[in-house]
Amino acid sequence: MYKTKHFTDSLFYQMELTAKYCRSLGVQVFAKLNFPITVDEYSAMDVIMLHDGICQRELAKLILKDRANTGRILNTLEEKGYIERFVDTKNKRLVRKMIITDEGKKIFKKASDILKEHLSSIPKILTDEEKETLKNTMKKLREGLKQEVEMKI
Amino acid sequence: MYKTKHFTDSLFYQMELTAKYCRSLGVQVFAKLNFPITVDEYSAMDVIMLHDGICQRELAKLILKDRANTGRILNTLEEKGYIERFVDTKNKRLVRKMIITDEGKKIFKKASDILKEHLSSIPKILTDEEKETLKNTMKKLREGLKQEVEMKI
DNA sequence: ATAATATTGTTGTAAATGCAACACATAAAA
DNA sequence: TTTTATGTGTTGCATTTACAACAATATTAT
Repeated sequence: MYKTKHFTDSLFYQMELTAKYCRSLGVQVFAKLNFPITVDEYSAMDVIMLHDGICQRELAKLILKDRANTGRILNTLEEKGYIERFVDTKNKRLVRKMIITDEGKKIFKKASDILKEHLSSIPKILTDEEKETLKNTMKKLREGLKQEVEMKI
Repeated sequence: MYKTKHFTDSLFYQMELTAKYCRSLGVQVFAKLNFPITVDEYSAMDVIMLHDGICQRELAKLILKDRANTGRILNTLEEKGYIERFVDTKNKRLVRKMIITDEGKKIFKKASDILKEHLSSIPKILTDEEKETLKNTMKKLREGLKQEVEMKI
């Protein structure tokens, strides 16, 4: 039929397949362990803690979700009492910033511990070296793709 | 704050970020070039051509979308006249199989040519060796994760 | 000063996705 | 034979997501 390389052999397509396994694993582990937060909420909290005084749009750019989506995730985190939002200024512009509440820190810590314990029970698939190489190459790919892809965030 | 490694540094999370760039690139290229099909429809056609006489559920397992989703993608491809579906048996069970129509092959070929030309204009981000290593490591990871993740397809 | 532009966040809406429930047919077990 | 389990596909629904439009404010240009 087609002598040329198939699209499904491409790096981009295989990246999508692999990411689906990773995402499914995350969702299933969070559900199985009865976490009070979703993977996305956990990731958002992780990024917020890593970047003190971050505003919503900066957070959106880091988690690669659009502003609407990011705002909604923060709404649920706020409703659950795990973050508090307040208005501040960045470059003389009004922005909404957020902090993790004590309750949020408690939940996050607990989730992290359970997660670590559970993940350690999963047999090692890649060597440390393979993992490092993989992460570095993906980072390089992301840096390059930033020039080509408009992310609209 | 947290001395331990952050979740956002993890392989799984970074895979998700990277896949988002890849997916956005694909969607944007398909839209920009005014293709009559989406990335998902194109991928599905590619897989169908690679696996002659494949049934819907087998296709679903390969593209990692659930049966409902896969059926809907095939509905739109059928409406557009790019595939034809027929009932057959597999292990004495009724299944729906599909073939690409002549019109479908024409569109696919045209899309492939335009795609190839367009992608060649994107500067090379990774070396061939990096790409091969990346694909191989991701494949190894997927094989390992298959044991851990229930995909419900 | 007024108008045009840009940044940040929210709301609305359509599309994509995942999952459970269902229908239907076959295989296996009682 | 009747019952139970399994495999395949569809429908319905709730969630997630992307994208456009909007509001509010600040910056820049005219």
